Amino acid sequence: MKPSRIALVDVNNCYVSCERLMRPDLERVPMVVLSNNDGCCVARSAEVKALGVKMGTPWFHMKDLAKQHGIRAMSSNYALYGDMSRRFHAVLAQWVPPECQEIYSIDECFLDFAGQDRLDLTETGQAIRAQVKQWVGLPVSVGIGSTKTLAKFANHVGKKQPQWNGVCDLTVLSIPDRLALMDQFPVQETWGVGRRLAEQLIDLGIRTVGDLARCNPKRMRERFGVVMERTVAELQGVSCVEWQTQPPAKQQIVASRSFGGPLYTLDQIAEPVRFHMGRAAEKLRQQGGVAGRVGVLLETNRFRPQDPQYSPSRSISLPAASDDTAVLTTWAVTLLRALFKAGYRYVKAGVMLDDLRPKEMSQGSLFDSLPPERDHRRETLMAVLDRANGKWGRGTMGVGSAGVRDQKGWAMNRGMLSPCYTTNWEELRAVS
DNA sequence: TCTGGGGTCCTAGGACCC
DNA sequence: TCTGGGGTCCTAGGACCC
Repeated sequence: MKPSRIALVDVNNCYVSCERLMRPDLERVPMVVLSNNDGCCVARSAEVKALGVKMGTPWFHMKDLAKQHGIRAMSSNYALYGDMSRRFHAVLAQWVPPECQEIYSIDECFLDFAGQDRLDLTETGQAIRAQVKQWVGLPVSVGIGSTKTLAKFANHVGKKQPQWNGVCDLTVLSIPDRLALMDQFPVQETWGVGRRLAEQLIDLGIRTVGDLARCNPKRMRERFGVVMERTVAELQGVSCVEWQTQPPAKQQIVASRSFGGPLYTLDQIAEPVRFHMGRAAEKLRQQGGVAGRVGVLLETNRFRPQDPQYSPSRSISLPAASDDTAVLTTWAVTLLRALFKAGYRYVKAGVMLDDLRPKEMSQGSLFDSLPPERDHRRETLMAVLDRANGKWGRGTMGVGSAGVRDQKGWAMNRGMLSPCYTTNWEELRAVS
């Protein structure tokens, strides 16, 4: 059997690159894109990375640095990034048959070149870079390896070491050369090795990606479990991570968000909880599912140790699985009442839907008064709700007070939002 | 004053059953 | 005083990812 060749293509500094696409004047300006609520940096331009700013740095921590270096910050504009992502994946779809493309995330895509043995993948990688740049306008890097974990590593190498010019193909290297390259990178660069595992590995003297690749997978399983065994095997070229052409149906839906500012009362918090359940239930209906379990969570500010801390969560199995916003919201508010305690400074609330299953398979409760055929009037109502919110924006229609009143006190801060250039006619880029 | 949000998988431990 | 063993299911928590 021929060894497989898998490419990982990803967009460099994705959100920053998307913003610059519409604002060429920001091309060399050091800039970051902020998380929801303008909280912390989730994307950094090369200039900002060079200043040593880490992923996840709170924006208010780097205000001085920003002033000093003229760092520009933008709120995240997911409508824009989602649209650009769709175009990026569409271009890549031209390079392999559909079953050989795996859309891994908003800015990453695996391509399986199995069966295209005569292709020089370094050349192909360069052609892909040029095409995405020309057709979509985004800069990408390409890594090629015989497993997904190796492709991920190769991609990282292609980005970090300029001599690769954005494309690194590990499959053309000898094993000693490959290990030597791996020895140049800290073990934490391995896909699946985070901060915690890295600490433990370093304690054992496993410091580089190469060190990890030389380990015995079975032995690593005894110490760290099956995930680590697979990671080591993948680094050795033994494929262990499944290929997923179709995104699997979600097993859990979460909708949560920090408030614009702290909230103190049950009534105040009930509003965002209803709103979040509106969003969660909409996602649930989009995947044609019903939820058998509803959960609610609350959080105080863990970064303020001087505050009394209380971050409870609770969930409950429903008597009958449902996709009905009103039903799910009633349960969520019931849970919220059970959870809420006065005297805390709450900064975040969220809802969870679990035990998801396809609607066709759902069974009514034994004690349900409704006949087994579904309640079509409720379904029509939910469809109207989804259409209205899809057309006029989230929060147009909701259950109870969700989205009806203005979102005073809990709406997100997005003070530096760019226009929705590509998804809203009102906000098209003007060229003068 | 201001620190994201949405996911997955695995494991350990308790409840429960025979 | 001495109090089984094994399987399954569920849940919470920890680790990771983008």
